[in-house]
Amino acid sequence: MEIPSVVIDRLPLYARVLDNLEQEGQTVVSSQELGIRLNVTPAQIRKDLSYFGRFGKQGRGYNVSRLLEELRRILGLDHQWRMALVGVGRLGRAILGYEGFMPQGFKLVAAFDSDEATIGQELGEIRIDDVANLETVLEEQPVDIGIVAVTAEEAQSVIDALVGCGIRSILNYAPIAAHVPRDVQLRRIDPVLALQSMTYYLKHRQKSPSLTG
Amino acid sequence: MEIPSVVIDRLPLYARVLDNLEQEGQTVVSSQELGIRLNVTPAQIRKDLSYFGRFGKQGRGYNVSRLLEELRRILGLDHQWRMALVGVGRLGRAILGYEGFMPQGFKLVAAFDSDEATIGQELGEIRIDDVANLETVLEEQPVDIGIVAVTAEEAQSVIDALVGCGIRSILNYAPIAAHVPRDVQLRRIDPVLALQSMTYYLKHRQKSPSLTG
DNA sequence: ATCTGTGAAGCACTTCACAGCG
DNA sequence: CGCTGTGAAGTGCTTCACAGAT
Repeated sequence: MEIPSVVIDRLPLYARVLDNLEQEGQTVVSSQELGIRLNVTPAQIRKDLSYFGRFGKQGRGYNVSRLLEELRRILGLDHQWRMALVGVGRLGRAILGYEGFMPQGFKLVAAFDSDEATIGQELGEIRIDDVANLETVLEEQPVDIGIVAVTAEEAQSVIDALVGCGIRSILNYAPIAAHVPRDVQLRRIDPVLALQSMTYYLKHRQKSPSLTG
Repeated sequence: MEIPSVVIDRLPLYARVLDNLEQEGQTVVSSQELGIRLNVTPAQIRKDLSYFGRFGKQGRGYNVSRLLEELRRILGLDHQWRMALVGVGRLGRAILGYEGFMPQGFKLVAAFDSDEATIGQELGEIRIDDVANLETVLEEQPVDIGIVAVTAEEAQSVIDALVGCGIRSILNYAPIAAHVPRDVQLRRIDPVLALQSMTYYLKHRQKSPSLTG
């Protein structure tokens, strides 16, 4: 069965709240309570989870630790994933520097830049390589996920290079609509688009769609 | 007529490509060509634009400058919008430091932090205020948009304070599902969720299983 | 000949509502 | 009872397909 991608996108959200609940010492939770915490309807949570199995107990709810573990397994968060950063300028350093960014299970194993002065610098335990050597370096040291933090102009060719290396998941911070093959996951982080669509509602005073932040 | 929020979300994307086209000197564009550049179907582009008027010429396409101007007007990008940043730690500085972030028409006019050492520092032409004074400062100097770059723990109370000041658009970088009234726009920038959902596809569509973990 | 604008059809996601179990 | 799991109904977005304009 093909699971809707919107469902997959919500699973990390559920996992995060379950993590919070576990740390608060709560052992059982209902879809209603999860829904309140996440601004999601209880029916949607139950439906989403039902794609993967029957994790709840009727009359009681879900065991927090059990459900969290299941979600981590489903999402592959019980693996270690290797990432490469391309573009170690201001933006790239900011992404890494923000300590909350690198979650459990994700590890940076390579970094690339095109700037002479940047190449050769150390980034934690990693040496910054010339982006021209991207293919050869990633052949030796394969990665699962590429993070693109170069300029809009360079982004598409960097993404092409990553795809050429067999990478099938890319997180793109460059403000372009990049092209990738169907089997490659591409997510865009683009705060400017968010700002520019919010102004519509500021101008038009329209009722907002129900959103969760 | 109530315009679907997914449509509003795509308009800045269209505007960006039209901006590129204008700079390339192209004067006319078809929905087909826009669609190719954006990975969107031509029908969707035409449908989206039809919510707002009839901007094209049959047999020719759209005038690039004209359509760009219309979209800017619709989105309110012909206004000047004032923003406040709450949280001037690593993340907050990174957001501002990345020069591509602050687009035309958006201006930072206030910044807040809770850290003694940070309060009083200059940020461009702005003095960083104590977040405890948020209400009073924003009463004197009202803003349209709030940018939240504080920790997960502080985020909800900061968002409540912003909402209390009458702010109706918030860009939230903290990894929480915040609660706001229906008439407040809240957008979340959460790269970790993006990473954690991509791993699902890595795990489930991978040809050879990952050896790590 | 080409490309827009748009009702209608199609598709996908969400919500309902209730059987069933603890 | 309370709460899950789930077919069915409902809703909303996307795509089709073609009349109409240049």
